[in-house]
Amino acid sequence: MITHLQENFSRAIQELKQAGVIPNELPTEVKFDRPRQKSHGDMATNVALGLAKAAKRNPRDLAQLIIAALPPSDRVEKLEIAGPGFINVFLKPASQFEILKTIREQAQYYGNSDTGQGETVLIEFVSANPTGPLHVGHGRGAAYGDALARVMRRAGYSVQTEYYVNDAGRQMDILAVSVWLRYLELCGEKFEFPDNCYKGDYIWDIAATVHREQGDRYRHPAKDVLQEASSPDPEQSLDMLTGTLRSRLGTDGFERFLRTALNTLVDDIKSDLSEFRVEFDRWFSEQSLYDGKTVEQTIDKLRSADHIYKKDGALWFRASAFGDEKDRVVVRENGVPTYFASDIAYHHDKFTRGFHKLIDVWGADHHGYIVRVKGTLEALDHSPENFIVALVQFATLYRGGEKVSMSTRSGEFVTLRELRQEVGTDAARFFYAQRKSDQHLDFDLDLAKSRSNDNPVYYVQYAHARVSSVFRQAKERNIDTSGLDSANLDLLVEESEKELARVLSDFPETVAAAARKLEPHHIVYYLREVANRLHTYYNAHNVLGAVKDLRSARLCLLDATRQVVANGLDVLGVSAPEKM
RNA sequence: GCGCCUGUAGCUCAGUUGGAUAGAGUGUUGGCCUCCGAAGCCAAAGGUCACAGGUUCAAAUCCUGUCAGGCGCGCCA
Repeated sequence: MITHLQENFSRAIQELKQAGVIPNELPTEVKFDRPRQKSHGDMATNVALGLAKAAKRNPRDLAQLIIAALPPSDRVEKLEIAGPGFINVFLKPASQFEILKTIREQAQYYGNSDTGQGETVLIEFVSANPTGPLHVGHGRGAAYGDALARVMRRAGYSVQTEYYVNDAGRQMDILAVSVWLRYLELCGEKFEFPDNCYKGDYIWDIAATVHREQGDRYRHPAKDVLQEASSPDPEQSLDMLTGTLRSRLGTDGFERFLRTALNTLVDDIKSDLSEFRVEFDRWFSEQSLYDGKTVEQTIDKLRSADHIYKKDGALWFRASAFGDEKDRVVVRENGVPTYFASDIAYHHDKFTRGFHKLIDVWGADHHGYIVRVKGTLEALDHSPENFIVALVQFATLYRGGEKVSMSTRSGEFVTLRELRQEVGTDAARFFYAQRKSDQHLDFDLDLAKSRSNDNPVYYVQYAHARVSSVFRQAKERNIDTSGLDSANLDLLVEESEKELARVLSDFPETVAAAARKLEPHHIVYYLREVANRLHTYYNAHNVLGAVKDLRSARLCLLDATRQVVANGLDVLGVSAPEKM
């Protein structure tokens, strides 16, 4: 409908250009929006206001000329010039319900469009270090990233999703050491567990696995071990502990602890996300960038282009040449690459795989890192504007009106799994999706798990269940619902029917806009409106009790509504129940 | 100190990238089931869009400044 109007208005403007009324260099695109007030018609445009100055005419006169130049349309009832020069369009009733047939034809594909024109996009999200279970902060990133992928796919982008597994570097060493120390405790060694090791209970579980399979094979006197690695600097002593682990157990022993921990944790994260209805196309290993020499080659490439230099024994990237505050270390004095090094290689690799656009979903606390990475991409001759970072703020949980305190360091955080178990996947995903991702989110646990009318998740799901129920009722009453395609939609004359159909016709546009802006939260607000229109209508008018032809038309409307609600919930990864 | 983000109804937040009388949920008040699902609907009340300037036919939206809050400024990730 909108495109129909846009085409007609563009033609009118073309014509006025040829007539010399409007200068040629001005755009011919016409934007329509939905007026808040019914008296302003079904659609409205401000083109005349925008072009008036350049055309040296007053807006209302120009609007008049545009209307006069408009090709005839059988869908338009009348046109009005209003206010300072808006053109309000009133549509013929019949054309407003055409959409119902389209929806029922396209079914689960209704809302899809070719806005993205097949552009290849790689969305990387969550990517939490495999050093422990996911917490509620990661949950938000997961909900956002997945909804973004879904909405962009519907909008015609060619999307792939990826989880970057940080399975290399010092964090992994610390993980292996942590498991080994817990293992020693299981063997009966007594000592004080270091503060800077991972202390979560899951470390015990992993240690127990090794102990069960290998017995005391890797046992060494704790006293000797800790003495070997004693240093006034706890961080340094941790690194020394890594050295001890390697030298005493050999590469095989070290690998056993590391692999067991890594596999256990990655598997745990995978199943956690899967139960959260988040699936990735690929799990990308950081270590593979080292094994395949990608890190080395990428750094060499930067070095040969003089973007990297040596200072104080370390290798530095000239980030300041790309707008960063200072240059950044890529390889440490001790020869160990920083996280930044593999990140450069990773993003370079993403572009060389052929993706046109990269979207990274990061925690908002990493925003200082963006300029740096963008800089390396520019240095590697990629377009930095095709690298987009979507920042996700952390969520604060509330229970009983009180903030739930969380601290990653002490291991006292609420895990995503706990959240799912407490409120359920539907509520969790819906609540996460409700807010713009770069805004703080107050997550009210009591509200999310309440099975009451306060809960916004149920409000939308209820609309779906309610319509489903009508069709169940129809079946019980032996009402034939197979011929709805030929229903006479002219019988739909109620204002609330018109409004419901109109909202339904907005869905593709809403999806496209959400995808363009990387803001899936618009779907939540849209669904609330659809649900509200449905409930309002349903409350005021009887469907199954109406006479046959009217009943068919109304069932057609309800079925289309159900479809749109289901499609919208699908974008958010929330189920559309037939019964509640 | 510098950089990024935010300030909209009592509370939690939307606001289609500059449009017409700023919206929703929740809370408060009052109505609506003899009838397809009341987990619903309707109505009322609630606002100096932080503040002050500027840009123009038009500003919650854009530019400048002030105030307030959050985050970041490692050879951590």
